[in-house]
Amino acid sequence: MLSDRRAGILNLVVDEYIDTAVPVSSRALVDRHHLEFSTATIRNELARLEDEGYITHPYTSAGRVPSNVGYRFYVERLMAEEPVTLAEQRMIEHQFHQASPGYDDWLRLAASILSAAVGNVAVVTRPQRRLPTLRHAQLVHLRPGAALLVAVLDDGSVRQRIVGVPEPETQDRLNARAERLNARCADAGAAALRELLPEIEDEHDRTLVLDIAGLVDEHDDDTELYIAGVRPALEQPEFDSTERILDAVQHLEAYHLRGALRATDAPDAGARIVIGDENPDEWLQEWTLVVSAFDGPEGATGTVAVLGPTRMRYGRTIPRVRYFSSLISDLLQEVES
Amino acid sequence: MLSDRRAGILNLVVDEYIDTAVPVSSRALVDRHHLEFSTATIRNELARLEDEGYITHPYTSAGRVPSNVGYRFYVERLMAEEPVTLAEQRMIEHQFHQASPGYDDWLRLAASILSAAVGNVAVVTRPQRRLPTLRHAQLVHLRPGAALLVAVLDDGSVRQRIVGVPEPETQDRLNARAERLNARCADAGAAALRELLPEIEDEHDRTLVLDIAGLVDEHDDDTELYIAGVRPALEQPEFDSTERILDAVQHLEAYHLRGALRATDAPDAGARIVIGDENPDEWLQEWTLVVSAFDGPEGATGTVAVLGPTRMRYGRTIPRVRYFSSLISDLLQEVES
DNA sequence: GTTAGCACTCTCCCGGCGAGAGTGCTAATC
DNA sequence: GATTAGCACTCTCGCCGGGAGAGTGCTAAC
Repeated sequence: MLSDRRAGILNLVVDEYIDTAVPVSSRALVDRHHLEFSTATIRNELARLEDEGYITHPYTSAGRVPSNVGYRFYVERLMAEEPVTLAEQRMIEHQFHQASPGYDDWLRLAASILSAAVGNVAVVTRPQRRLPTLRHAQLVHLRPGAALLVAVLDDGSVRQRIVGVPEPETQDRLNARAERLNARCADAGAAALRELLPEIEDEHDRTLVLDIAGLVDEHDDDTELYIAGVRPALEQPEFDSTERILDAVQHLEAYHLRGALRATDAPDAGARIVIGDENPDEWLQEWTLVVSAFDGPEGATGTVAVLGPTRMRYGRTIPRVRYFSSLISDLLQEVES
Repeated sequence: MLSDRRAGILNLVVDEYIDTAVPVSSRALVDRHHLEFSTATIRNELARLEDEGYITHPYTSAGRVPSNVGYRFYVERLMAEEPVTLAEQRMIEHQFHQASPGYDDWLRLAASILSAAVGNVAVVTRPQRRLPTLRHAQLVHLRPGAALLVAVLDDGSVRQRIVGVPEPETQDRLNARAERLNARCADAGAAALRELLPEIEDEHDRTLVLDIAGLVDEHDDDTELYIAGVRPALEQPEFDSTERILDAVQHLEAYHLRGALRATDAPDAGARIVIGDENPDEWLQEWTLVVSAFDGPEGATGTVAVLGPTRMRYGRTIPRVRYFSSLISDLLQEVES
């Protein structure tokens, strides 16, 4: 069990280490926080904290570094949150209202402002429904024999694919065909669309429905991602060797991040924090992920996340991720009404 | 004037340096290529090549390194091209035909295969017309008062935007409105659309036309980019310090690459090579860009490019960029017909 | 329970030094 | 006149040693 005093010391250790990135010594604690105990006493307590698994030693006689367990405890019990001040909120909102108002631009902007606010990588996903349904399909004539199939899904996303059509279709006939399909397929998910197939006599309609189902599905593992702040994250002292940087660069690509976010289900209010080896992904073992979900139109949900080394300013990052999550929800609400 | 012998030596120096990344010495040249002259003679020639500006010295007694002028001469006169063998072609085409056939997937795949073939960053842009025109607009009901405006352009790209519509519009009425707009606006570019404005009486139609014009325009500076191979490029010995890597990472983002590609007009057949300080962009001073254009549908054009340190395997890279450029043209042709 | 004191450990930085790789020049050779 | 051998000179790079400094852990005293 962690005595109050030891908890307090742990708090100081974590704060200090987050701040300086240097293993923290008993001396530093006593001096910088005017503790009423001697370094020897602190050393004893540090030794016990180490026994209990909250901190470690990089080598025999260096200062202490928080372990993942230590960070976890810190985040749950100790950390002082640094709330988003009103001034900061105003500044952020100002930036949004100055930019061109547009769904995608806003999300991109959100990633960039958030990353600047926390000094780490920020990721925002375009909101989407878990199982989207078709809202509207359209065929656009490209050239004899080929048309562009455009599917608008109920979460507001749009996907397209080039499809073959019977030779002499004109735009008018394509429109008619699309209307026929819409009457049948509107509001259907990918599964429902596939079940529809046997009922359709017209062979071309059948292939088209299959194509539409494909678009509705495909959407799922191709979420758009807005990433910002790779550089500031990689400038932190944990990335001192070129290999570390290269590994990080390689993994901070859309593909990997999508996987990491998918593996975490973000809570709607508040934020989920995944520290180091709590993370399933191999490459994230030394990273912390702070995720929160936000609401898009039509019950679709997106996620905001911050990604950084386990030594991260939790007290600053977490409130800001929460704030952005609700800010984006609000903004998207505005667009709709 | 460059004597034949000196040109030959320059060729060897560049080959050797590209291969080893180590400043090349007179000894290395004589030994590795069984030259019939002594190192002293070679040293004399190297000194003259240096006087003429083709090579330099990192410091007093190190081997020689090609200058930008040297690379330029090498590319234009000396370099032995390493053609894409039939076996290689077959392998590449195989990879394409195995993948799911789709415009975007193919471009993504092309970037990734090309980058693997040349060991540097590969960039492929989605083809677009310089001045695209509207092919078809569609309004999709989202909720009372809001609809999604979807514009299909003549280069096959699709853009959307959420727009306000008069309160009680149903999908049927939206369709009618869209038809009305299509009748008027089809095949018009952004400028033509704006000229149309005064003729339109209905106020909502007018805002919509303005929105459409916005979509047609916006498209221009937001080209989709497929980037691959950042890691292999950054593994090369020129990126030994962390700052160099960070600088490179920062610049190898879509935004900067778009700028770099825009600044270069790629020739339709063949490839343009921009070496080091021939490049207008500050950050590209130590990079070489090999670009080629390819044809998309409807007279749209895209670009394939390879980006790497000036010490790049030109003889290998250039033919491959050319090959991919024509390969992609062919593939996109196939999709259409 | 707290603390002073001390031995011990480990890192980090600096300077020096020698080996090695190359060049540039000069004088001899073909 | 071109080529070459020879040699002095320069600069880098890796290695080693050693000392300063920062911390700890332990013991014994308060």
